Amino acid sequence: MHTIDTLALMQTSPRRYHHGDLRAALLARAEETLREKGTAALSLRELARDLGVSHAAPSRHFKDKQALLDALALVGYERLTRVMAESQADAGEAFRKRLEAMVHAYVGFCLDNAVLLDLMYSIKHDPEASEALQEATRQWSELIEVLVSDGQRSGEVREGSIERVGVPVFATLHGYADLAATGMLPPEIAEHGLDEVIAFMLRGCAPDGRA
Amino acid sequence: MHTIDTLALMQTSPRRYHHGDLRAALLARAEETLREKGTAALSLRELARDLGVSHAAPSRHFKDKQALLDALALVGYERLTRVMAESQADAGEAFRKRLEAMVHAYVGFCLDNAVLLDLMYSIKHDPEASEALQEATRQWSELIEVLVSDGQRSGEVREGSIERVGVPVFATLHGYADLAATGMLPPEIAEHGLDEVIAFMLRGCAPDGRA
DNA sequence: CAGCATTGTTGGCGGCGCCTACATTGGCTG
DNA sequence: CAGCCAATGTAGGCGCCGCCAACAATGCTG
Repeated sequence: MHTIDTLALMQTSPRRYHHGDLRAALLARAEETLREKGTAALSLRELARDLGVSHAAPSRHFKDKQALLDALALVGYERLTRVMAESQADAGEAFRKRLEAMVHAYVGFCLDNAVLLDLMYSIKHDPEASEALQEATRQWSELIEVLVSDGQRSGEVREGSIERVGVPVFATLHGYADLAATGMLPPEIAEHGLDEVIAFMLRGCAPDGRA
Repeated sequence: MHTIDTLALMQTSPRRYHHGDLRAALLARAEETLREKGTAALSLRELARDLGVSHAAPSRHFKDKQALLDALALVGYERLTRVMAESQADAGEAFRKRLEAMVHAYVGFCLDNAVLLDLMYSIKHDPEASEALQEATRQWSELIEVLVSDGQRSGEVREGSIERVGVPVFATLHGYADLAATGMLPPEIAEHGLDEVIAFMLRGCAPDGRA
């Protein structure tokens, strides 16, 4: 992953024929634009102008606009997976704590990356999605599966297949994050309501007689 | 709402200078295109060609493309509210039955109108959304509030404010519908998993000691 | 250092959204 | 019922866009 260094280099060296790392620069600038003005307003030509290259230069790195959006979605999945994995790393053992950590990580990511998330979700179910993208989504869904099945092993979560137990949990998590990210839930309620949502999920997946 | 009659008329009368009901025809055709090729592929000029009018004719009815999308979203909200209201009309009294009916109605709508739903959600939180649109979303969220507070009155749902009880329920509902609609949940799992999700929600909002 | 794949440039094509000026229509009013 | 006017549709043009093909600079590799 190329980062600050690359960007600084780009800006200080005014005009080489070859840019250095145009691909990374395109992705970085595209994400900025996405945040500022939304997906619809993203234009390859404008991107090229911003970076001081010709209007056809981006095509050397992304065969068309969709390819750039796919690459952005992939970045998003990698970032999301990292954030969620980190949340589990230092959350202890208790299912409740781990669930809390994951919910906060996921909701936080969705709030910080709302537009990117749109991209990620609108692309993933395409059957011809790239291999890397499929792998990224797999790694990520696996984190939830591990959380749930660990909870089952320790008796904190009711028995049942992942489809039966994990799906409702993830649906709740995803639904809440989406409501918050799209602004359907006013921000002040969204922040305050997280604990209640976690309690709701815990009741929903607790073993019988242990509500 | 103008419907089949209008459309038939449009097709049989080949070329009047005035179309008759271009606005309704635009909305109808736009929704078709949306279903077939997605939001990004919707073009006012193509729409006009399809309907046999000049490329600038649509501007008489929608000041710009966004206005047409807004109108489509409004149609979507009206349709969703109707479907959900109908589900409550003949669902009996029991909270469980009413919740089941509403979940099926909502998920069914999302599966049938996935693209429209995208529009609806991407527009609603715009602070300058039209009055009609705001009213439409209000009517619809009210249906959920009524369901929950009725359940509280009859003792089937735990006490607490709508934010505390209704939001988790709605988040689960919405999340599941979204996962199913975007294809993240394979269709066969999506169909089969509904009952489990409903049970999850019932556990989540049951009064204490009544899981 | 010669050759070649990579990367960037220039120019052009058709389509788009939106604007302005103009044409036709049908309903309202005197 | 005549004439006028607002509503509706048309014609053309502007500047953007994505994509393509032909050409130019670069730097890696034998």
